Amino acid sequence: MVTHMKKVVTRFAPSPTGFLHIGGARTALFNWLFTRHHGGEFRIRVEDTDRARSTQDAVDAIFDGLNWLGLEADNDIVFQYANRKRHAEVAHQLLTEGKAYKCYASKEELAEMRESAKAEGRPLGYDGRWRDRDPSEAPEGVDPVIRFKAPRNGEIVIKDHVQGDVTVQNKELDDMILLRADGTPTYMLSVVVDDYDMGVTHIIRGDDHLTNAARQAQLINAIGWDLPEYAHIPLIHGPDGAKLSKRHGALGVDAYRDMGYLPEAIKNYLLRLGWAYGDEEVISEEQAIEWFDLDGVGKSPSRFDFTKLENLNGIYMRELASDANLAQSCLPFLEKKIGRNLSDGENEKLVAAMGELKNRAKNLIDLADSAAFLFAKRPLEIIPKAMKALNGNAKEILIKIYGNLEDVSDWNKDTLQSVIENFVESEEIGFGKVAGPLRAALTGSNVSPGISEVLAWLGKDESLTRIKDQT
RNA sequence: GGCCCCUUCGUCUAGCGGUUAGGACGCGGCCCUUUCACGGCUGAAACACGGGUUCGAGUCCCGUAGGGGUCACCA
Repeated sequence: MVTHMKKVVTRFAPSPTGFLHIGGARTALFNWLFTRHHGGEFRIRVEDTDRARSTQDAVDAIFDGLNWLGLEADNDIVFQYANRKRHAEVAHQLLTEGKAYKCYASKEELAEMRESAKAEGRPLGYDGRWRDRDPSEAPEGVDPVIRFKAPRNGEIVIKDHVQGDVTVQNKELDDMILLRADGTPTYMLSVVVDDYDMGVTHIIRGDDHLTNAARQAQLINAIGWDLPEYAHIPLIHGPDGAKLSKRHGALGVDAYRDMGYLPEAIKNYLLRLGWAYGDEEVISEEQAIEWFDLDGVGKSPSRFDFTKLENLNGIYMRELASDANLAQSCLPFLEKKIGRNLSDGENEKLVAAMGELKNRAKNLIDLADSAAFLFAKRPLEIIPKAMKALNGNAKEILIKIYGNLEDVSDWNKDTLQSVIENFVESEEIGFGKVAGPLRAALTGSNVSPGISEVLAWLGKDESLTRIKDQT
């Protein structure tokens, strides 16, 4: 939909009042993908004009999340508060041009206006009582705010790349505050000025900003600048259809990292939430960049589905990550679980086991759990479900197979497999009769990869002692 | 409450006037099998409702219902 030759510039503009939540991450991703697709520039602007609510911790958390997802800015980060003088200049310019005015309405008056507007079924908001009043009527000792003299008649049309043409009657919008009584700029002003100064061509943001777009467009028209392109993407809802809250998915991306999800999987999941390219589900970054555009974005809000994210994460783990990388990603979780660091040799063992282990895990925590037996201390703790396998004549079987295993000199998966198969045959029992007890003795669990793999990874000495522990 | 937006399987979605309404997750069954997974095959499952327009509507228009967003000296 880009018809001009101007280089595409987008921005992600979080306010540092909390962590980077999943909706913000998706907005950032869409902006990033859009610029990559069009060979443009992705910028980040921290909207920190609210000094009381902005924190350095939040700034750190947001960048931490963005970096983890691989969504870095192409240019300097802009901190909005630093531009406050410039914003105020624009407001004062508007004031001298008669496009803005000083307003002395008190908090009480404002509250009254809202109440009576509500009672009369009119849009809530400021009634413009200082719009044309003579400055000589100003009350003593009251610092005024500067309000924008918004058009009262006609309408404003936002040509949105996602929502289509959205028409808002000007009379629905009140005269918004540009500068607070203390002279600091508000969001509406700052956004407009910064977007212009940063050369932003495309504003891609959540559709909670849709009505803001109308106000901002009025302002931009009054100043005389060109309107940017808009794309307001639908919000992400929780599983119950209500706004995403902390109860379901509105966690910081760091929480997803802690839950053992891969950033690639999260990006893929987020991409497909509200955007589609035919029947494609698993989409690499290269493909995403090639395919992504605004016309693929849906207009309706979508619900966050952990199960699907989990499935996608599983696919990324077993099909798209190398065993070495996977082992590395898994390492912090594993070391936390076993309470110590792995040696180089153990690390090699972990990498070797990845190929089998990853088929059984949907996240890094599961993966670490399933690998823990490799590095567990003897005697193993046997989980209740595995105890069953040690009942009956299991001990006798373990003693017998111990003897056969003891004689194996070439300790590898294939020979071990045939040793067990021969044993099963000569004893005239099912494979499970020996695999079950062995699994319990070797892993402490009733679930594991194939028993010959387990034996091979553990090595001869460790395997034999673990078996002995149970006889 | 005013205004704006949305509505295809439970969920994410494909569809852009003519389809047996497709895919994915999840769910059921079967196969594979030493457990659990993975994998393969297969099944159930949707056009919110009501009017139009049209030879023909999931696709276009208008209502209704439901859902969401927004109305700060927050962003």
